Amino acid sequence: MSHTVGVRQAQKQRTRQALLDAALGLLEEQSLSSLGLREVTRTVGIAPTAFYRHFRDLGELGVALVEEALGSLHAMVRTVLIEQAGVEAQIDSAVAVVDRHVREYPAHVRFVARERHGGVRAVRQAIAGQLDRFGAEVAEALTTQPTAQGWGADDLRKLADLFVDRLVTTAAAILDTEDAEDAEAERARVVEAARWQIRLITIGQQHWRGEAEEG
Amino acid sequence: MSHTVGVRQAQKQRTRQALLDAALGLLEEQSLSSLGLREVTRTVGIAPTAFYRHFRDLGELGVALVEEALGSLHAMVRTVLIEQAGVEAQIDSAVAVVDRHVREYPAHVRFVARERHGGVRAVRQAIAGQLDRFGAEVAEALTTQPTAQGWGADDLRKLADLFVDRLVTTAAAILDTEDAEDAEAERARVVEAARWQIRLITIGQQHWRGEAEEG
DNA sequence: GAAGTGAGTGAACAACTGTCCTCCGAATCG
DNA sequence: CGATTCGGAGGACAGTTGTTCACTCACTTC
Repeated sequence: MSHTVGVRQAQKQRTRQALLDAALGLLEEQSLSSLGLREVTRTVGIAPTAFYRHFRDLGELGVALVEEALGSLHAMVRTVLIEQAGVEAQIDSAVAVVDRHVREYPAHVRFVARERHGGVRAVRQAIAGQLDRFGAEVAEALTTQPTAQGWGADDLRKLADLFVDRLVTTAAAILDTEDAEDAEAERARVVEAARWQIRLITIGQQHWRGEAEEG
Repeated sequence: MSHTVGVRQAQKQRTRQALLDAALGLLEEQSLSSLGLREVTRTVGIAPTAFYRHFRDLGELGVALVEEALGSLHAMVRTVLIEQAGVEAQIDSAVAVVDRHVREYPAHVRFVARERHGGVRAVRQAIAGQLDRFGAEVAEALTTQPTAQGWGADDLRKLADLFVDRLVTTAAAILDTEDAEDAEAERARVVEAARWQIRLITIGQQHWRGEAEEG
């Protein structure tokens, strides 16, 4: 057991990761359906044919990128919603998580925003699946909230989707601020607007039952 | 004045429109940055070089498509918000407008959703500009509402952006239902969810001041 | 009715694409 | 230690791409 069981397999995963990184970099200024296989292998520094040892085509690479971009976020979102006590604290830290994630992995976020409705079906479906999971997880987290007692599962899911959509849109909006004149100020404005909007949604949530009973 | 002042100019605009239509069709299954100039001219049936008589490049064509897809919508949104009396009626008809527009011009909607965060900067900016206009128009329409009296312009704009984002997301979600098993049922579900969510936002709006004064 | 304009043509260009095939050589296995 | 697996190299293939240039010829203008 002294040898790290697989010098070969380790090297394979290293070039696989290099392919993913190179693709992600190139995708900052174009979309997946226009990305070339040779373009990717060229920046990695390997022969074009070597690509096929790792992915069937660029769509498969795209799906792997989706997993890399969104897969690790599930645990984070879950802990945020559970650990924080109080609605206000939850909103702040949820928005903060999004803000931080965009700052740390801007290329991943840009990729997801771009390919969510992009030209490659398999990638679209992968992203849709991940966002669907987010919706379900948030909905489940909401069931433990005191403000959501007595709510039906359907309504909780719609509310959760509203939150998730708001956060995704916020992430994309934060990215767009990079083009602005005073980027950091614009970014702060977007983040503050997101907090305000989510707060308003929670207020709607708190008064929902009363309104429903009146109608 | 018997001759329609410009047989030549009329023909030019006809092929220009043919280029836009052909591009829109091809863009149903790919994104703009992967669309080929020759691909477009081939489906129109003209020589590749004739393209340059109408657009400098495909980016310029994309910007024209944005105008075609979103430009006509401003008047419609405005009349919906003014003519309808009562919040509930406004929500219903706003969602109905979106639903109808997606049904009538699915390719245009798909194009906007795809290129909103797509790989061509000029097109992204054109879409962002149009959505910004929508936000401003909805905000202005809200100022005449009784429920918005006493609200600051900033808050009204954030609220308006929340509505606009919700409608844009809904349009994209409706498009995605085309892949579902029972497309029409899924579509109805998405539309109903949108109505529910917007209703919840308006409830938040109605109780906002009370909450703000408490804090 | 002659001169001029300009949308569309067609050939040619170098550069690029994805995929096939054969081969190499180092890590793995028995 | 010999046999085998397999990540990667390299050549070759037929297609495609955007852009150039000189051109035609129906329409417009004077």
